[in-house]
Amino acid sequence: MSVTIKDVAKKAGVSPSTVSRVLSNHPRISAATSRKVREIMEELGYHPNMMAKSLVSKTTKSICVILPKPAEELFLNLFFMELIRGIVAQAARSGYDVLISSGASEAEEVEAVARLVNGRRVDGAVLLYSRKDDPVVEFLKERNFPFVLVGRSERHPDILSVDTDNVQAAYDAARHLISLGHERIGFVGGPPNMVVSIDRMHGYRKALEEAGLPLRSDWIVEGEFLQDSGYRAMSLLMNLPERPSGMLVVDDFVTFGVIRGLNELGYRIPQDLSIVSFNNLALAELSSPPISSVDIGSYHLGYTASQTLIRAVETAPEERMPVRHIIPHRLIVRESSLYAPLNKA
Amino acid sequence: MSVTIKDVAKKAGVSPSTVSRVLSNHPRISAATSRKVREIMEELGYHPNMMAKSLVSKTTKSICVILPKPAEELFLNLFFMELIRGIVAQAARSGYDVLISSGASEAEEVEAVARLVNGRRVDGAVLLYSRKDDPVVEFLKERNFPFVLVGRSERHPDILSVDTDNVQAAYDAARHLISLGHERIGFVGGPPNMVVSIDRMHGYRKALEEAGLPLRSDWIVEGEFLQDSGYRAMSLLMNLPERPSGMLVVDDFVTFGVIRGLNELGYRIPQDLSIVSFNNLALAELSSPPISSVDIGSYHLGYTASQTLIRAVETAPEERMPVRHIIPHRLIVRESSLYAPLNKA
DNA sequence: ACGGTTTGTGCAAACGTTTTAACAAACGGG
DNA sequence: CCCGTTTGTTAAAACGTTTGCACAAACCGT
Repeated sequence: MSVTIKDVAKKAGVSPSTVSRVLSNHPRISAATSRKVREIMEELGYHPNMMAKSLVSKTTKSICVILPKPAEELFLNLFFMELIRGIVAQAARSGYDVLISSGASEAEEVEAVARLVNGRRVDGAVLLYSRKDDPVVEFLKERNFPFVLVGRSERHPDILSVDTDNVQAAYDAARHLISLGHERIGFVGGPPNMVVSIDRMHGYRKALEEAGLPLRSDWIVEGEFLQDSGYRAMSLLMNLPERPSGMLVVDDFVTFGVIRGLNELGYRIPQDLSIVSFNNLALAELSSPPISSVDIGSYHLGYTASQTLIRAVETAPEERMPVRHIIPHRLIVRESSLYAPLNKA
Repeated sequence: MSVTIKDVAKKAGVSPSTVSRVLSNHPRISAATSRKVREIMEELGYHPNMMAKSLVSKTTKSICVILPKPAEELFLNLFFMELIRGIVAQAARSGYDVLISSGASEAEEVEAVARLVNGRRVDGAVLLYSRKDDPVVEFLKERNFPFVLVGRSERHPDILSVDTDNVQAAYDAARHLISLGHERIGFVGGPPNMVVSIDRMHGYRKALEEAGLPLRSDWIVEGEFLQDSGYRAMSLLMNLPERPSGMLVVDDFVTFGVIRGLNELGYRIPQDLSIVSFNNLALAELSSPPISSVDIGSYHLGYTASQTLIRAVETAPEERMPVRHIIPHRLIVRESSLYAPLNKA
């Protein structure tokens, strides 16, 4: 059917082993044979069969990225796409292919990963964000299969991971509002079982406590990484007798909901409410008004994750060291955040 | 190292062949042996090695999706993510894995595909959109490797493809503006070498000609699938002595640029300019004002592409028939399009 | 009771590589 | 000129499956 190493060997008058060695640049191959064999390979249009290769080398030169269960909802897409672009770009550069895996339910998710891992279809995995006790983390860790987590695991600190310092990011965002004179600052958070939500909440609290500002529980709303979440949060918040003058919102998509809600209620941004958001998706810049947002370098995050993973895959298991990479973030100030109005309280 | 079919066979006191047959539900295996073998598999934690399987079956149970060269630019992400979600979901359902491939340059792109195809790493490919004479299409077609194109190939109509009827979609969008009374309608298009741009342009022309409206070349701007493209288009258009009252814009992202441009110039939407856009990304709804946009069912597009491809992969080459699936679109009217102002010209 | 069919299982080859061990030839130093 | 290296090549086993062929046992109709 298709041309194999044997065909090449026969035509070149050498053994298959020799051809294989030519392919892998074995030092003890004479220049003459090498040239000859390469010529024949070209002529016959030979291409190595990866499956055969994998079988003997026990290595697939591919990694998988595992999307969290409801990829349809969380972080809505744009964010993941950036991340994946980074992963794919880096992997390609190291000669790795990238497989995408996701499941409809949490059970399916583990099952899908199990298929890939047990079937030795991939050499490593990139796990995108995780819940508090993520079953996929448990699964991979137990099998000690190489993987890197984009995000942070509360239960397992001794893990390869690439993350944003979300506590600091939220702290910085809050400081920004504080430095603009805001004293009544609220927070629209994400799902309370996701580590990223938890961390951002901490940063928010820390900044407010440190500045001696009131932490009012009715100004803190938890929700999803969905537009609607922001919309609903506004209905609640803006009907309170005492309203915040500034707001941290856990994600740009959610912020869109916030803005929509405010518009409907007749409030203006940033005059009535200053907003700082996270992730700095393309949306943030395109919004009207453009949203101040903490850029967490999604592409970079993905790129580093891929790099870290592949490095791990290629070192002997006993020499692998758990590393935690922190990708720097930076606040991009746009029009959604402005000085606090003078009349306090 | 890890448990193989032989280990299971030995422990169960049968031959490897028998175990293999149990695995594939061969009809001539006694219920007793089957039960026994399965028990042992469970006990030993056996999982088939996909590489070995692939080697003999010459089938990998995976497909790849090929992103167009500058995925960073074209259609900006959201659109592709939806498509990919559809592809992955359907593939998973059929037991296939999905590999993502993309290259930095056009050459790299072909090379990346060649690696996957020649290395027999995937059984088929989904190609996302294509340029007028796409080298990847040529490559795959020549090798007659199973693939489906999301989009349309001008040069090769006899190909598996899944597409929107973009001519009709643009026609519908234009008709919408016309029915609102607009008589001066412009068009912000995409790259002129992409089939999708070409088709939408045709639909636009067709509707205007049919209605006897003027087709003014200074109201037609070609560009990229980028926000900036829309922004620049506005600078040009709105400074003309005669301005359109309605506008078709090839993509929601581009529309964001249009809106930004208009805002800066002090024009209002839809009062000064009605806009209808394409793709109906999450952005369209979130924009202010919300954008009227033609929904082309990206997820559905991906889902169908995957399904079509896998069906093709699983039928004998001689029985494969070129099919062209058209996914229905529909115009979602929002606030960006309104009745034309009464004072004409 | 006998031949023919059906049912259940095993043997061994095949898939396309890599790699270890062995070996022949060429080389080089005394 | 002989012996120990170095250099270039090969034969064969291994990786973990599937599958065609062969074969024994059980079954069935006459």
